[in-house]
Amino acid sequence: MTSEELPTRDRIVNAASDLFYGEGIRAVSVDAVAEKAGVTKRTLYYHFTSKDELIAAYLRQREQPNLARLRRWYAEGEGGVADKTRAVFRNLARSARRPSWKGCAFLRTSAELANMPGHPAMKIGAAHKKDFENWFAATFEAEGLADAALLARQVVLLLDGSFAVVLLHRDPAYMEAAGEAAFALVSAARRDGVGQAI
Amino acid sequence: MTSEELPTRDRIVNAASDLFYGEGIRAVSVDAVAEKAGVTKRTLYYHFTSKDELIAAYLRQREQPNLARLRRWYAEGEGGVADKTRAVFRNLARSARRPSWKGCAFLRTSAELANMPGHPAMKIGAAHKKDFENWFAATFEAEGLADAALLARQVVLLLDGSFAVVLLHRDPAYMEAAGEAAFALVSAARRDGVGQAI
DNA sequence: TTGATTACACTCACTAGTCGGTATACATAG
DNA sequence: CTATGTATACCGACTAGTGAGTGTAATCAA
Repeated sequence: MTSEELPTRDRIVNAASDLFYGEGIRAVSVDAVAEKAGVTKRTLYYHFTSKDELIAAYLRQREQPNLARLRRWYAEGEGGVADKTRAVFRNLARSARRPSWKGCAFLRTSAELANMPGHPAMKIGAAHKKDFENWFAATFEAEGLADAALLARQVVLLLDGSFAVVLLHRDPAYMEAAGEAAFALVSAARRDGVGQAI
Repeated sequence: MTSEELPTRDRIVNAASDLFYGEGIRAVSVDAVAEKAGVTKRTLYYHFTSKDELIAAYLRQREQPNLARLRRWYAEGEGGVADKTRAVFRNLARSARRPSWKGCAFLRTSAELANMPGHPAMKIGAAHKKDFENWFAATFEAEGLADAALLARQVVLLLDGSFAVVLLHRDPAYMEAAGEAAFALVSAARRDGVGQAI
């Protein structure tokens, strides 16, 4: 097997990740995760004390790759801040075209667990979105944009709006529209910002 | 009882609405809905052939009130198009402060049913969001704004982004930020629009 | 010997959906 | 004005299966 050399715990988290993201958290049983991981349920419960803990591990595993991808998409964008910001949305649209795309794991989990505000998964999700926002804020700040913090929030709102809307309509064109909005907002801040033209 | 005079079917849908919205669709059993409605499960299955049909009825019931509220909030807003658009977000922020607020029923349902793209509830949700978008597009069009259709999409993206983000952070301030973004976008379109100043 | 794993039987609560039957109302036929 | 038919609305009890999580004894590798 290709992943036989991975630690058992990681194999379990990978299996959980595939299933939770693909089917939804409540739709997937612990038995199904154990089977997909090629492990008995007893072993799963050796590594995780509950399904809730497994859910938390699933989200934690996605934090860093998600952030890294954001940074890469931004860095690879051609042009100024506004163009680079728009590039993030365009890359997102491209990735949303894959049939296996099912929106944002954090947002979907928070929608499923909306009745448990104190759930560990909610805290992880909130912290992750804050990381996104903070990263944009720092980036905009470094570029000398006016109202960097507010602007970061608005970009994140457009990002998460894209996730939600495209999940419903299955039409990544909404991400392009969000990208144009982000472009316009960042461009406007650039005009008002420190020592910029017009 | 206060709602004893309501038809049984309506009482069931009301109970389903409370529970599905409050707890999530998969988290709520048909038994729980029947009990809350003060009806046996057999009676529930007399009126609805499946849980899926009940879910669809739950969403359909929310369509018209949701749209009416949007129109009212917009109409009650003071000032021009941009101000009125921003007023929608401000009203949304106010309503999101209620503890029972759990985001957008349509978005949360679509997140739970992301693995069933053909589910009736998904179609209802998509159609409802389209109605929102179309209403904004027609309104912006009537005001002679440039790119009314694109602008409507962007406002809807900000709206749905607000739902998603505030559900996670429990901080309605994000809706104010989204409102400012919408205000800026609409104002810019106004500047570029038919015969507007500057 | 100790930490990791398996096999598997088990609990107990819950789940969507069904079977057969009942109460009422309002017909129409004798 | 009965008697029978028919349709709507409703219910208690049930099935067959799934849910998370546990108990226990045995195995395997370092």
